Amino acid sequence: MSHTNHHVPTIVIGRLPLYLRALTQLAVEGRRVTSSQELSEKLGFSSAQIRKDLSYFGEFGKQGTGYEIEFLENALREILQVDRVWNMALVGAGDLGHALANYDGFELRGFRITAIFDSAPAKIGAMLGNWRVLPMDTLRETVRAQKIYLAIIAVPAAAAQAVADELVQGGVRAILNYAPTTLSVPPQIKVFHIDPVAGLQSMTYYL
Amino acid sequence: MSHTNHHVPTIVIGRLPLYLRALTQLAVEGRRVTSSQELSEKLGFSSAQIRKDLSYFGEFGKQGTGYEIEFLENALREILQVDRVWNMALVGAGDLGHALANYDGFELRGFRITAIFDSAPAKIGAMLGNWRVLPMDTLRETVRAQKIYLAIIAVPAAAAQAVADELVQGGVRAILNYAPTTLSVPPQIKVFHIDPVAGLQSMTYYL
DNA sequence: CCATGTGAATACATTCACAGCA
DNA sequence: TGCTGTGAATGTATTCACATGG
Repeated sequence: MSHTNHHVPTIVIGRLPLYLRALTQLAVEGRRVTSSQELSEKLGFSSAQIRKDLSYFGEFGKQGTGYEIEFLENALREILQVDRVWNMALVGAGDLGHALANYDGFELRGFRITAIFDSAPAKIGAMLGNWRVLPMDTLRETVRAQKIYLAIIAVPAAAAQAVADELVQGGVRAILNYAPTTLSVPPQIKVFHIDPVAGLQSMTYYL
Repeated sequence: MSHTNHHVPTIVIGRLPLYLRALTQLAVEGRRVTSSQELSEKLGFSSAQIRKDLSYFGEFGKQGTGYEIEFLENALREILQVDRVWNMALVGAGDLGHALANYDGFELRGFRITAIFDSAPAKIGAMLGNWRVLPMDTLRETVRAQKIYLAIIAVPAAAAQAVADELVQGGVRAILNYAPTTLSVPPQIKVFHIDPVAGLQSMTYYL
């Protein structure tokens, strides 16, 4: 039975990449089969939750046996649409931008930076990895021309909203936001926010 | 009435830093008073949720008026224990480690890196910001001697678990983990995980 | 009036527990 | 037997809606 037309809670979607990550790790270790129990121990979710999450999308396991790792990996890649490589724009060529541009963990998991922008004259024209840093005022046209639908914002908080507006104008549909500020975007645009300090602050509460 | 002895859901704790961030932003803009309605629009949570979250800790607002920004800011800083500055160890002096060591957004929000470690002989002894990169085998003693309770892991996934084990041995009680792997730590140790690729993958699902 | 603080109602998420099948 | 997939039961979180008091 196909389940793919039911509405899937966003919280479930948020866990799928973690399942995928764990499966890839197991595959690299040469494993062929796993179980909801094993994934549970590796990830810290209950085995029932893992089974239920997967059941939104189909029946991937074999009773009495478990899940064939490579098969489930491929299924999750397809569900998450990372059975391809997405081009991304990176905005901000500071320290963080450098780290992101040099990060080799994107490619294997479905992503690739193919355009880098900054507003500082000193940085424009410099090479960052394989790419030349482009001026901000070419952003909108470039992402539109290159059909880039994903972008990373790695600029100071004060500049982030203007960058987001430009990205949206250029046709970008999802933004990974490293600036410590909430972005205001149209409802169809996805934003995933990374704020390490917020993470730290939610931990110091418990210390 | 004091509410601080009730159990507060972790999901609520996770939102407090975002409230604090928004309040600080308003304060910088020179604002003195705000409302759950205004914060709702800035942050994208419902106003009822914001009021309910805050009500776990006390009564901070004035009926008919709203919240005095500086007062609520200070209250949240105290609740989150960021009315002080926490020293942190940074493990990993690669590109990401550099970006973190140079990031000026920690200090104002309650954090400061005061010790940096790496295992690569080529990096040990080099200066990173104000600090000399120390060898991994001094980690445990150093964090213990300096009473460091927070650490950032910025090493490759394959090395992360061993680093976490050392940190825990040294007395670290909360870890900000940038390595794309789940860490196994004793239950009293807090871990906040940052995986940008997982964030991207949960967005491509919707594209 | 206006906006908070909060019980009650609703909506959502997780876990239980077991039928079903390799 | 062993482990999945899943309704039913439980547990959490969010929203509603209004009494309260500046």
